[in-house]
Amino acid sequence: MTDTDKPINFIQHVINADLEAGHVTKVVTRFPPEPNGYLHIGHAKSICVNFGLAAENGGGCNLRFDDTNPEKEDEEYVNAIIEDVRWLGFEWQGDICYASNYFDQLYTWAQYLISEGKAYICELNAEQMREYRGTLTQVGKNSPYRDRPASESLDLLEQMKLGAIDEGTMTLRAKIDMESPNFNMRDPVMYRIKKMAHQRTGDKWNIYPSYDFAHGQEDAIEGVTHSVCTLEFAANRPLYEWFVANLPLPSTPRQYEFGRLNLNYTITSKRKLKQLVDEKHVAGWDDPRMPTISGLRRRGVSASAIREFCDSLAVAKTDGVVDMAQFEHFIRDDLNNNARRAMCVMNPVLVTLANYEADKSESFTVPGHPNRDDMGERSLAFGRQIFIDRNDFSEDTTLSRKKFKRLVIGDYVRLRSAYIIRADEVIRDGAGEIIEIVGAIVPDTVGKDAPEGIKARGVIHWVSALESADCTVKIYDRLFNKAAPDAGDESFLEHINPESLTVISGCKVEAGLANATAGDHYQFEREGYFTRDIVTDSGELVFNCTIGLRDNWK
RNA sequence: UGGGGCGUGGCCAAGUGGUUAAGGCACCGGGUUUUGAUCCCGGCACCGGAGGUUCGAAUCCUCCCGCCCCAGCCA
Repeated sequence: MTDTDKPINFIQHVINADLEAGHVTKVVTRFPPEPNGYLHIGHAKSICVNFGLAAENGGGCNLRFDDTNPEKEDEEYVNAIIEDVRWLGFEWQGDICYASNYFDQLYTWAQYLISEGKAYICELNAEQMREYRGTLTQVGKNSPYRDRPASESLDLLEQMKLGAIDEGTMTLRAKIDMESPNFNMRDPVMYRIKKMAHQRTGDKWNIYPSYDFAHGQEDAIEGVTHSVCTLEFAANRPLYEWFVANLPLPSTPRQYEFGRLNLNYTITSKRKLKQLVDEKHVAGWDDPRMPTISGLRRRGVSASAIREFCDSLAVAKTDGVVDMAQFEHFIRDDLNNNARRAMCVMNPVLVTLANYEADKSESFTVPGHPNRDDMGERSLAFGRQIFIDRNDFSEDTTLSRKKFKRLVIGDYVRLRSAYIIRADEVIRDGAGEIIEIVGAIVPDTVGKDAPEGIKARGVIHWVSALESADCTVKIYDRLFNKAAPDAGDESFLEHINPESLTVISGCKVEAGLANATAGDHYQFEREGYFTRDIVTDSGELVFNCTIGLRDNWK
């Protein structure tokens, strides 16, 4: 993959200028998720941008958990996020960072701002604070507690910390400007009381810093030079800069915002994804239909496909909706190059080749991949009885060769990597259902062209009846049947596709895949890309369809 | 409505006064092919609108229109 002529984005332009001017010598970025859910495809873009910017400039990227709100956070999420970032192929600089590691420092800085007359303890409750904040057209008004003595605020803050004050009755606020046209500057809350244990600091704190009071300082402590986030934080930037300017920080980070990734036919809101899990609309965060990293992984999407897709996205300030087809292109492109080929008959019907001796069997050696010698070879068992897909057979002899390139009664078709065969008759059960096709091979056609006068209509896949493994295949369709499930008046739940999962049992896969490893990628020829699902206690052989092959015909 | 941000083909986008207006996805033709896949070739825009500045504008100015974000003690 060469990206030599890939245009450079606006953040790289800024970095280039900073490097040139000597403002920074080493570029440091960070990926700062709150551990309140699993990572999804939207985060993947952010991860690629942040780690990518650091790597391309010889710098480093931190993985930092923004765990400032114990109410929503959980260690399960921390572990899942670490696993996902690693799986995506990224390595962070140094140890994993946590906002909670800086709680003491943050507290000291809060005291500093109070003593500087730039912060105060406010006793307005949530509702009153909203009233005092003003509206889009009206400026806010000062809190009656705004000018209380610093010593009093200092004492009250200490009591809040110790747990002596009731939740919701007091907050620490920055004293900025209640008349600012930017709401974030109207004396924002720096600390709120939450008498709740934190997954990492335990019962030590009864107050927790807000995002705004924590983020820039976290960046500064870690020496982050370019704090890259998504567009919705643009309005927080002035506040970010205010804290950076008014606190004695060890470095001066700068914030830049780019457009987050939106994909059609899916949602990328942790809250809603969590709802899908909690309300059991899907089997879990790693359900193969989920746009989560873990879901995509279980679905069979490779990390490199996700990376290539993210790299194809622009880092810009427009907020568009990327077509799912673009993601699918990169999924297929990667799998086409890297997935071993195999054959799986999903809707099997028995074919008996009457002119093939009953006791005879052969083994054909075929490439693991059509143009990748490094993928070696595999062997296919062949015998008198094989399975082909019911959809690859028709009794309608009027079907044109162009329209139906498969097996038709009385006509020839090529078995992929094997003989050309002919269908002669069908055997039905009591209900009239075809249970067997009787035909014949055309001798000496393995690896050779058809003899004069015989023309195969096409090539179909097959599997030996004697030597094949039974398996179950799960086919997935989009989780939502509306391009923008989030838009409109109805809930996104109204647009869940009731047919997003199809389970097909009784499939026959070539014997070599009986012990496939979960996570290995295969192309089932003429069908699509598949991966073995997480192996359960029953050990059942289940393949998840990652994505079908393209088909433009008909 | 106050503030911030954005508008280039169906979608994502390069472009920073002089280009035949990159590229990818999608789509439409055609070729190769023991996967109706892959691969290969070809096709596919006057830049939200209206004025203006200029020899020359997607790029500069003015006005207008549209979309997104901000009124959590969420991040």
